[in-house]
Amino acid sequence: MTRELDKTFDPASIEAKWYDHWEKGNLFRPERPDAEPFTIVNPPPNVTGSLHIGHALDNTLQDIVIRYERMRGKDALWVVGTDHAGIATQMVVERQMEERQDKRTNYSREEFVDKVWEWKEESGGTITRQLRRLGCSMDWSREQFTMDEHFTRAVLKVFVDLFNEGLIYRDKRLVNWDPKLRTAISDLEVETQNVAGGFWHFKYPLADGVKLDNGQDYIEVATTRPETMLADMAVAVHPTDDRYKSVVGKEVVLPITGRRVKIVPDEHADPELGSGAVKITPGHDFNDFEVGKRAGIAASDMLNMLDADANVCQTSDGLVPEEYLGLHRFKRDGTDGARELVVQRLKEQGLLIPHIAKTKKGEEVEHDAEPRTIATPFGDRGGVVIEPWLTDQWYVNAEELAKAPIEAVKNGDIEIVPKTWEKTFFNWMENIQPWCVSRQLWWGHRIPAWYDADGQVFVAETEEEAYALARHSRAGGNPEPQSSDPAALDPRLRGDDEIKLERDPDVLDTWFSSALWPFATLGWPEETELLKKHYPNDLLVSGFDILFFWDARMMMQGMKMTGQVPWPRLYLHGLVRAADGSKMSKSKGNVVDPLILIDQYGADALRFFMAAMESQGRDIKMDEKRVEGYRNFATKLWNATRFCASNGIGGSSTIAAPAAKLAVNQWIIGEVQQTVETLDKAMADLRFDAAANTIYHFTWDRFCDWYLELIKPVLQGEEDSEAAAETREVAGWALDQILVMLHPFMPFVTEELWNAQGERQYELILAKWPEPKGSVSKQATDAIDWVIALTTATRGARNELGISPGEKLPAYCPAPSDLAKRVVERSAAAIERLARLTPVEFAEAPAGAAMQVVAGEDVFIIPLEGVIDIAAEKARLEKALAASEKEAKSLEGRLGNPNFVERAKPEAVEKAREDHAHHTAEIERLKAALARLG
RNA sequence: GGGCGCGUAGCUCAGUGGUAGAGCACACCCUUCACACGGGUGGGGUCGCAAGUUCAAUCCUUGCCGCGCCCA
Repeated sequence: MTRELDKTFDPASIEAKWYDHWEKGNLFRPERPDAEPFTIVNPPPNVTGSLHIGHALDNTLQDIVIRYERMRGKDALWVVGTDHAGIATQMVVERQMEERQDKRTNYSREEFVDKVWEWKEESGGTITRQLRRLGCSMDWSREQFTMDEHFTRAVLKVFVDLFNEGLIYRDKRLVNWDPKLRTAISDLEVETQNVAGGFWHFKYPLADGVKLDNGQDYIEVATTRPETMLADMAVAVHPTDDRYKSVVGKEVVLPITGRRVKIVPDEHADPELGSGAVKITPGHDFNDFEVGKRAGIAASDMLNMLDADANVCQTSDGLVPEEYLGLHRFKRDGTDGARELVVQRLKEQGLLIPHIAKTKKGEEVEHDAEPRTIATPFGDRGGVVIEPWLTDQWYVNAEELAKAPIEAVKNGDIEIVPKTWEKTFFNWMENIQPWCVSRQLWWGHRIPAWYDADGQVFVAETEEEAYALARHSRAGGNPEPQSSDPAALDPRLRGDDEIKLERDPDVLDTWFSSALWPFATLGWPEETELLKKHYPNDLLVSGFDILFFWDARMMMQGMKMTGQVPWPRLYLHGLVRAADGSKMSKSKGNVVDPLILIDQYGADALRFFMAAMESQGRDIKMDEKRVEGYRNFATKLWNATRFCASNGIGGSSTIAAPAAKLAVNQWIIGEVQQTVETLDKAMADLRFDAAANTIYHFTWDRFCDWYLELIKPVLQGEEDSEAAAETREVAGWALDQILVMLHPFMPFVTEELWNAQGERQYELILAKWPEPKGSVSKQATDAIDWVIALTTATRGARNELGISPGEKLPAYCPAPSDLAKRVVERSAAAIERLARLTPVEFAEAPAGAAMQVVAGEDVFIIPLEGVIDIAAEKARLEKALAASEKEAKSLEGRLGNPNFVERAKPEAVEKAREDHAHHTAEIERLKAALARLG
């Protein structure tokens, strides 16, 4: 039986109820062992995080797809879980400690990690609870965490395997060092920002009395980072630069340190820039590192003048004066650093070349530095300037791993939607740099590498295996023992001895582990049934901002470890922006909280907004009015259902359309068919906006505005009539189709209404996707289209003439078409109710003032003697006449152009002819109406 | 500097080689027995600018202007 519904839909009162019901009933992943699998893995949010508007978009889109596929009968699996988010989580916990005047280093590593786990257990569920409020139908029974035991095992295996293949290696080179977080980060985690800075010009005295050709006894160099001169190891000039040719190979004596360094030729020096000579600090600049290597300086010999906090430390040659030691690299918190002291000392020694600027008045003013905008690297987490720093780190040979994904995208094994991103993808993948994967953190997957006293490294999944490798190495003298399988090692070499191994203290980049998400969550490296069935996944949905961080790395790791693409399709969506188009950020205070929107408008409305706004390749601007509009839409549907319920229209019992004789019922069946078709097409193309708009317009404009109005006379006629019974059945079925088609977008309200409409065999979440197979005659659809045309025309005419919309008027149709005759005979009640015309006579109208409306080719005269404003009706007809004449003339012009008739597509010509005929007839009708008015 | 995208009604956005649509906003009418979070009707756009291709361009090509993002 149907259930009584309130007049206004209150989302809050039903959302929690249905979510619980679905989850407890295991309806997110019903047993469907024989069904075709469909799999999506959710981008694992940070375990520390809370739901923001971007998550709302990303997860809404995935939920729409997964609910759609589930309703289409597939074994739909949506993998969910959270990411340990190394840096972010450690930062959160450390910040909490700071608030209690505590710090990480007051604890042992184990103690600290335990505390992070405690915190994770305590508040790690925030975001997953919030995803439930959005209505996301993930498989919570298999919720994952990137530091789960089985996941960790997968991470270690990948590391060891890649190491054994030589695709992971340890190297001493410059890394992007975050001095605030005291860890290396990858190049992707560096954000370049333009910062106002300076360009200082120094004199570096030439050694041994050497002079330039112009007699100068110094070389001028310029720098944006004066402090690094404490670790300068060369001065470079362009090999073809005539000014310096004579001094190449000679030396300069560096001020302050007194270090003697060579003048080297290198194309890195740009003769056009400044003096053409550049100071070279290989230990603190990426370009200089390369110049240094070319000049024959080994990485191990490069001078380092900064510690992990970016404070000055003594260089290996011991030449940095005492007064610099311990200073920060530059001014911080109002305290001068090494940069300021270097400039001051050089100035005192007359070695600073001042910058001369002119004021507006033309006066010359001296400055220490030339003002400049400098592209400066910042750490995306810590927010401080990144220091290129020389350390030993672990690297992944990304270039090698990128090959297969590049090929996969090129040959179509992976489709990127929208396609425009492919170019960006290739550009990055084809220029990919070694990926630094070690992080100097405590929270994360500890690198499975052990060192013996000599620093030799043994990489294995367990400490025991590492020891075995070490013993084998010692016994066999094999310099690369780790390339052999530990299990195959000589068992005699196992056992106690004097080897002592130390494990690498570092952890892996979080993205290294999340790259395994599509398969490690399914049990890999075990050959589980789940893995066999659900890998490769079917689709990945992510924001374009993590295309490189995550998506590309899933491709690399997935293809390397499993030999298969992780998914054949990658859908990239944009950002959700603030209403003014700016990026949402906490610091700007323009963040919109999705949970507040859900409180205000309901999760269904927010979800529908996300879908309707998601056109490919564009960011979404927040528009709260629109969310409100979709809340109204939900209420509209609610009330339509209320109407149905109160008219004895309940849930349907068939997937196929019921048999229908009445034109209006056939018509709505036809409309459902078209809607399903359009919707399926949109979903296949991942056009979420088109899909949402299709179901929106069908529901509101077709079903509510026309169908329900058209059937009212039938329902209010004889209750037991065959026509009424058929109509109730078809209406119930059509409403069910709406609920099904809308469910992926608005799961809560549709589920509520589905159940309110009667006892059901299954919940809507598991309902079958529509497959209407009814037969619809053209006669029926023509008839309804004709009624709609007549109604619309009559309403418009009334409105313009100021005639009360409700007033019923008689109408005359002197020369009715067959269609008109049929419809007027059969649907007089509908015409009376909607067009408010009654009676309709097939006869000449009596003489006198009248208004004229047209439906199709049929002309209706509506006498209005005494009521009508003749001038107004004349004006209305004349306006229409002018419009038709203009159209007809333009079409005539086209049809009169032989080029058009001969060269245009035949359909276009035919269409033009039809339109022309239509307008010509319309002109005749309007002229006749005007004549009648006199 | 390289790459990508955007510029369509007041606002937010779809769209197509044949002469433009939605939601909101606006105006007018309607307290009609599902719904005022409603119903009806309507006004409003030289589709950034210029040239080209075409019988035909908002849609294709080129250039320019403006805005945004990514990379160096």
